[in-house]
Amino acid sequence: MGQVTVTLPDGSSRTVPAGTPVRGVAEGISPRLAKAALAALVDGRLVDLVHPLDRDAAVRIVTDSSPEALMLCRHSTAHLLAAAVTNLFPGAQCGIGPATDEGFFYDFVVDRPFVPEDLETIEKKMKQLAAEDLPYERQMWPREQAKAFFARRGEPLKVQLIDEKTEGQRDVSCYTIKDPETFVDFCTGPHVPSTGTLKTFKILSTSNAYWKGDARNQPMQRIYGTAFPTDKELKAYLTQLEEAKKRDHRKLGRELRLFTFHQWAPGAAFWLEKGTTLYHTLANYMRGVLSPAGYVEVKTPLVYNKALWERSGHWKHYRQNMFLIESENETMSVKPMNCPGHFLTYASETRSYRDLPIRLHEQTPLHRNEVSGVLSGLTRVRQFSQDDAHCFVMQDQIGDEVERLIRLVERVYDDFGLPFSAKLSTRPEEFLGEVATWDHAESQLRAALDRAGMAYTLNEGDGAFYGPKIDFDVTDAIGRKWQCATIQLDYAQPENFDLKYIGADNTEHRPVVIHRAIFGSFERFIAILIEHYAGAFPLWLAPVQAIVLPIADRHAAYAGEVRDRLRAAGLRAELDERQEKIGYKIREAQLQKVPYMLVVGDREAETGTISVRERSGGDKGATPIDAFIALARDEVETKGTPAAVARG
RNA sequence: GCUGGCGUAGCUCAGUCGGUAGAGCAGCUGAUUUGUAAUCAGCAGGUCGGGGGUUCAACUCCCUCCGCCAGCUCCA
Repeated sequence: MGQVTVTLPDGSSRTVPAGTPVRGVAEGISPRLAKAALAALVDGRLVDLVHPLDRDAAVRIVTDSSPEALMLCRHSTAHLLAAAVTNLFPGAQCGIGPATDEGFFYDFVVDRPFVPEDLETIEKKMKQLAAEDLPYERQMWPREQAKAFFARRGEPLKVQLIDEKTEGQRDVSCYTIKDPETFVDFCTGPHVPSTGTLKTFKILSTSNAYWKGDARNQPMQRIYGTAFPTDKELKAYLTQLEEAKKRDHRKLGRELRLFTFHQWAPGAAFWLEKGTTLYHTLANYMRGVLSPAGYVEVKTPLVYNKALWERSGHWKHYRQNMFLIESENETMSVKPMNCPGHFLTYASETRSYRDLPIRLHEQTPLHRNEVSGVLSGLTRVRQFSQDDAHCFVMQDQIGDEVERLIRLVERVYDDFGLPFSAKLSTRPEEFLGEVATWDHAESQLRAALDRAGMAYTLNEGDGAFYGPKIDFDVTDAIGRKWQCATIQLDYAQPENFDLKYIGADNTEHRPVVIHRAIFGSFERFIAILIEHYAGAFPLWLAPVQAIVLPIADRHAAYAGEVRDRLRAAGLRAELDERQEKIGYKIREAQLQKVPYMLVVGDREAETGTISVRERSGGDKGATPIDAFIALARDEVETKGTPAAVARG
């Protein structure tokens, strides 16, 4: 046996006998590292600690603090879950059990669905197996022998997986926990060395799934859980789940009286007074952003003859999501999108190259007949409005227009204190048009991103079939990502609708359409904002910006005067003149998350002041009314500091 | 659409073995005139999601439809 040289991350190297397991390298460095070691990266490939080093390689030991630890421990915990389930439910068949972004799951075929008590029992069993510190061991089994073993075990799904995934291989990789009797799974690994390192996991929920995610296949029961390398991370995650629950826009929407739903209008919100105020504030904000950017607002019909949808292709590709209306032997549809209406608008007169870009903005409602099972609060609805616009440009204007758009997106998200990231999606396998056109368009998008100084990730092949696109994800106050803005190039629809402009050469040319939205939909964006701010909207968005709270009846006249002056100054002010103690009124205003509570009593009435109480800062003392108005207007104007407000 | 869970007053929730429903908050009325997160008392409020069935009797058991929640799936 010869020697092999391993190179460590610090650049140093050492020599070990060929065939030494990577654990040996860790032991050679320090006993502490050997103890903390979970797996290793050998030439960039994640392997078990028992992996033998048979040639020179770069080696990095993976521990708790390595980025690879997360997926490693989740996957190993999924095995632990399966071990517990097969142990507790004899006859349970195992499906697949991958690690996910949030944790892990494992699918099982069982006689009856799991109930919450089952999950407790299962988690207890997992803790027990972890406490026993049983070794994970990789075994290479001859393929036929492995299939026979799983068949005997009553695991036909595993047999099927081996068949599909290891065709032509002699041996297949299986992992045992302790021994094949305790638990064995067909799996390429790697895994942590033993169950003892898996202490920080939590079983979360159960749900239905299908074998291979196909509803025609066998129904299975899925168990979700999560796991982290350290307890601190697990606790932080569970706290975040709690926090998300507290911020749930459905709960806050009711408590803050923003909107409601009724079973007779599934998937469509009833916007209450306060919600409507918020909605209009956003709509007008967007108008204020788009108008100076060269957009014009239009209103196009909500209902169109089927012929339009046949022309646009929606009839063929989107019909099952459209609400249909029969009228005088004609089939009509409520619009699910604005695009076709904008194309007809564009084509309503002859356009000159001098007019381009033409930017049509519209906020009218859209309806999409989403299947009932996917509806959810304001984030997945059947009726909504987009901050939609279509930019009609010449080929060589694409880069400029997209750059302007990127800057617009940036400006809008900054106003809400929402960090964001961009991704560029390029030509998919099936696409319309010429490769050269696509390449040209993609390079213009890249150049625009670069000119705007916008970092982005690349989603190769993820573009729409009619053109490449840039999508933007915002990250809310508790770290969740939401896709909102989109910029999509479209070469197909201008053809379908025979859109033209007259060029400088006095001949007809085809414009390019850019579909774009920044909020996405108002409904969804409001849901995101509610959760982002936890209902405590910054002043410029708050449905009620200030509430005047008189101490006693005798202050009612002065309090009314204060409210009227605030309203005259353009502030959304209310008056609480109920016969209640001041503490009661304050409590209510706090719960309604009103930014400013203005207490007025004898002292204030005499001096023409108000006592300002901030939602998050408490009593600020007596202030002249005009001074407060100036302050509040300034805060509205500058949009406050959303980050600070979100903490309040 | 599929699987599972859920649906009781405006809201949050009790309601045992089948004997036609309760609380707190909100609301209304009255008293109280209040100084920075809940004053007191009284009153009213329900086809127990809709429909059908079993039963002497159904919030309770069965069927069915609707809605909501979680997940799957879908997402031009």
